[in-house]
Amino acid sequence: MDQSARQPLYRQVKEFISDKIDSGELATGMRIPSETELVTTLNVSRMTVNRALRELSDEGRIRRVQGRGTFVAERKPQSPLLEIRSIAEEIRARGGRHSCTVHVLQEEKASPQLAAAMQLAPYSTVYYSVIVHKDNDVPIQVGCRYINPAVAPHYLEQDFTRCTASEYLLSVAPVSSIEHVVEALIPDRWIRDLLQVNSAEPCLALHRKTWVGEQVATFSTFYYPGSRYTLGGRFHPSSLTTISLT
Amino acid sequence: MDQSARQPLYRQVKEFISDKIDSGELATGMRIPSETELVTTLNVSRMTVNRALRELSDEGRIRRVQGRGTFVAERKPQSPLLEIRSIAEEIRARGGRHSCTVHVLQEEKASPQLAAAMQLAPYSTVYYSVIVHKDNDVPIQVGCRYINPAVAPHYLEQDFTRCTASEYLLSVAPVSSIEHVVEALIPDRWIRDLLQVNSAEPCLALHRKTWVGEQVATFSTFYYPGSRYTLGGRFHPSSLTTISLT
DNA sequence: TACAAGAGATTGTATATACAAGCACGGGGG
DNA sequence: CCCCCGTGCTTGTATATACAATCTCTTGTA
Repeated sequence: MDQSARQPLYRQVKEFISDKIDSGELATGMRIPSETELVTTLNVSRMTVNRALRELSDEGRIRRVQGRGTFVAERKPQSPLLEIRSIAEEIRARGGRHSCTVHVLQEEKASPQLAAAMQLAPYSTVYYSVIVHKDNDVPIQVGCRYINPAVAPHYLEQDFTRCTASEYLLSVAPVSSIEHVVEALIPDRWIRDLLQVNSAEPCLALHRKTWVGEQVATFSTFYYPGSRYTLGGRFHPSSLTTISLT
Repeated sequence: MDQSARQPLYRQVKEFISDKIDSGELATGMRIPSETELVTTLNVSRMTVNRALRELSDEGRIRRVQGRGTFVAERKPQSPLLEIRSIAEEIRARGGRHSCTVHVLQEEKASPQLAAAMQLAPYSTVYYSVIVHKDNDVPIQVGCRYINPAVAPHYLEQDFTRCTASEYLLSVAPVSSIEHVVEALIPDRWIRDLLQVNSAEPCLALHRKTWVGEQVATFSTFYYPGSRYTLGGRFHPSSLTTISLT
């Protein structure tokens, strides 16, 4: 590595690894040389290699496992299109009077489609709950959540009157990865009734899937009344490094 | 700082600063004690403080200026709900045959609403273009973009046959911040014709506003046919530190 | 007054070192 | 055969140190 270059060393190391992944020399799942090996081949200190690998890991290019090594991440570096936080938090931030009600809390057999999405055997048992959020008595969000019993065996026994379902899930198991998909649609009749929208009013549906390790922990869909709610936010320059414009 | 705690030291330092910002003790724009000061008060090494501050900076909570100091970031730590990359990139990643056509490229007077959104005087001159993306001849996205002439005075003279409008804008001015809002709606007739959807089919509309400094540079809306396209992606654990579940 | 040079403070990067924590594997004892 | 434990490798964290780069402010000089 060239100490006198314009680029900092840790960045050069990042590019060195990144290029090898892009070129296919390091294929998906393959093991990347250990930090100590990189230290000798690249002739930089371990802390520099460590920082480079840590940032690549943060960016999702590689996966690091303490005690085993560093590997090229399974998924190709696909663009994360959406990053979504708690809708309840957002509402509170806007100063609304927020309430939330649990309408269903039960056990169910997973349909083949749902089972496939959750990587379970068809007709496996899953937990199911429907939660409605309101802002000043105006429905804002209807959430339908399926939970893998293996991850949260005592989910149904919890008291969610204070709407701490997600905090509970977080406390039970650390989420390792998450998927968000947004679509526009006309929801089913009973969802429309809960949202108080008519059948001509398009709604946003946000599907969220969470993983704990390699296991799908939850599969949820959140519906938003198109006439009353949108999803969005403004970003800081630091976030922009990963954004390219269309 | 408690060396024997469950949390790593750099995380404790992050929380220490973060809490002070949340509580208001460190108000927006205020100067945060320098690294060396924090070293003595918290009794940790400078590298630890450095890592904590660097990560807080990456997360947009603080702003660091070499030679001057560290300051609480201007915008409050509002949740970025959405992070969206190039749709064209996404299509290419899926291996589709991608084409894009510019349908309109002209100068226009901004309506009062648009002018307000772009922080311009009513009926100011803006540049306007409509771009349609297709995947194997199936319309995927219709983009309507308004450009502030002060930012890109030669926008209309560019050759966008290869669909490098966004690259051009990026080359002209560095985007300092960006806003994304997603909603579900039934688009106008001419948009529906371009997207080849009927009037009963809900579509996704993604509104994007970009800033260059304190100036609004572009205001765009992208439409997606609900029946053929969704927005989404899967995330890595590192992103999850800023995500709370609903 | 205007401008240049320099000192001091602050953040950015790089290194060497050390220990902790987690995983894999093999050897020994039951 | 199975289980426990130790050994070695790997990543995670923490420290002390050093120098570079950048900004501010003061001081000196024309």
